[in-house]
Amino acid sequence: MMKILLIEDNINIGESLKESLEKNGYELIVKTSLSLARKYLEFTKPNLIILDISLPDGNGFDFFKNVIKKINIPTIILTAFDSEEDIVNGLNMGADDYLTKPFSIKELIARINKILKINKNIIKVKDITYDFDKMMVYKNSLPLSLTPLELQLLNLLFLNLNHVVSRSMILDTIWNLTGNDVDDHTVTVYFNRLKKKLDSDIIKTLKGIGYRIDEE
Amino acid sequence: MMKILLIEDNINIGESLKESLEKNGYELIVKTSLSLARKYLEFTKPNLIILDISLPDGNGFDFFKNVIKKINIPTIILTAFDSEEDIVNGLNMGADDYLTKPFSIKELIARINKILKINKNIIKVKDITYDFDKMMVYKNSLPLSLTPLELQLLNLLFLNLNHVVSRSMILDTIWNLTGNDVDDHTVTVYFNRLKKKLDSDIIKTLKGIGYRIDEE
DNA sequence: TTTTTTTGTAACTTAATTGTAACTTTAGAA
DNA sequence: TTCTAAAGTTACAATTAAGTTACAAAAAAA
Repeated sequence: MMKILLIEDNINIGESLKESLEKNGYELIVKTSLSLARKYLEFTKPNLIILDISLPDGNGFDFFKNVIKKINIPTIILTAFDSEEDIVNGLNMGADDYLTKPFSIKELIARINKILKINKNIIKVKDITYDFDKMMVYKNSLPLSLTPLELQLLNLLFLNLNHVVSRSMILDTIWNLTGNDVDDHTVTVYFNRLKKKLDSDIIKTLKGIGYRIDEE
Repeated sequence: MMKILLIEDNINIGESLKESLEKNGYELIVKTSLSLARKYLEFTKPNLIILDISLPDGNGFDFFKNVIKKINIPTIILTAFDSEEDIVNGLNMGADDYLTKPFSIKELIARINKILKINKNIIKVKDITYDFDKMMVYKNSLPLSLTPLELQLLNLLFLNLNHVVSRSMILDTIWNLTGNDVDDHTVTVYFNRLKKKLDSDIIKTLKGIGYRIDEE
């Protein structure tokens, strides 16, 4: 069962949400302060967090930045802070959604459903499909057999979709080598093996800079 | 460059959005009716659609279900229909977000960014677009091919937007050379190659001082 | 063990990038 | 206006980065 953690000091909201969410198949845990929430998060990982901003022992924005971001749990900010600045700030911080009070429970549930369904663990670029969970690569739906290192390389590129990955970054993360005093020719050879196996031009070389895969 | 299609018959909204979105590195195409939008979508695939609901030739919800869902393009519904039922309906249909009018442009952009997973690392000056993530330069949305050094130079200029970059600064950061005892003529040659490739007057020469790119 | 696969290195090829030199133009000072 | 230093332009040879191929060492599988 999907667990949702509500961090909110207004007990009424907790009460009414609990019932509605449970009807929709969710389990709701309510914590009325940041310290209680922090304690809870030490030994449990909910699937989603609904976070109020003004709480008795601190500010929700800070909590989001310092605690939630690090454990990487989808979060909806739910607050009376309805200024444009707060909303934009919350969204740009990385919150998955931002709802202002008073709010519609049905809308909240619709937005929760949307976030929890967006578990986009499969990426398709041209004829290549990459499955993050399974660490599998398909070309036109047929599985490709890559060596462990090739897979790691490809994974790194897909994790950095639309971003250039430099050779030094690659050497650092895949080979745990630093600096440029290492034979980075190995990288070249690997990329060419990978490119040959994929037989697709999704990997772009940026001479002197690195490699990149672009979303379509 | 990311293309956003706005389907909206109120021309004022289109006008004001166009400017703000372009500042954020997006290209906005406006269609004032569903039939025009359908025609456009026949041969172009935008990265995102912003959809109004009440349109001269039909209902946006239907259009979303029958047309957009099939071609699978992220969509934000932007409408005056602010009833709980409409919002929930829109979200449950599969819209990626639902904003009600009147709306904040900044919030809309934050929500667009979130959907397109972009952290605004794109700068546009005149017809030149610079993408920090991809390390790519576009002229009128078409990619330009620059050499590594040319790219580094341009990067330096964009990092110092509105500020002069002196030749000694350039020699120092790009060539790792200090002082002025080096042949700084190389810099001149590079800037001219760069200027020629950009074929745009965004790079300003300040004789005896350096070079500069200005924001518009 | 043997066999197969994976990995790292080396040597070579190719194409693009880079630095320099020689010459021309321009902007601003006198 | 002329003069001069700075910047623009062009061309070319040297250099370099990436692509390619081949192969032996190391690791994993049979």
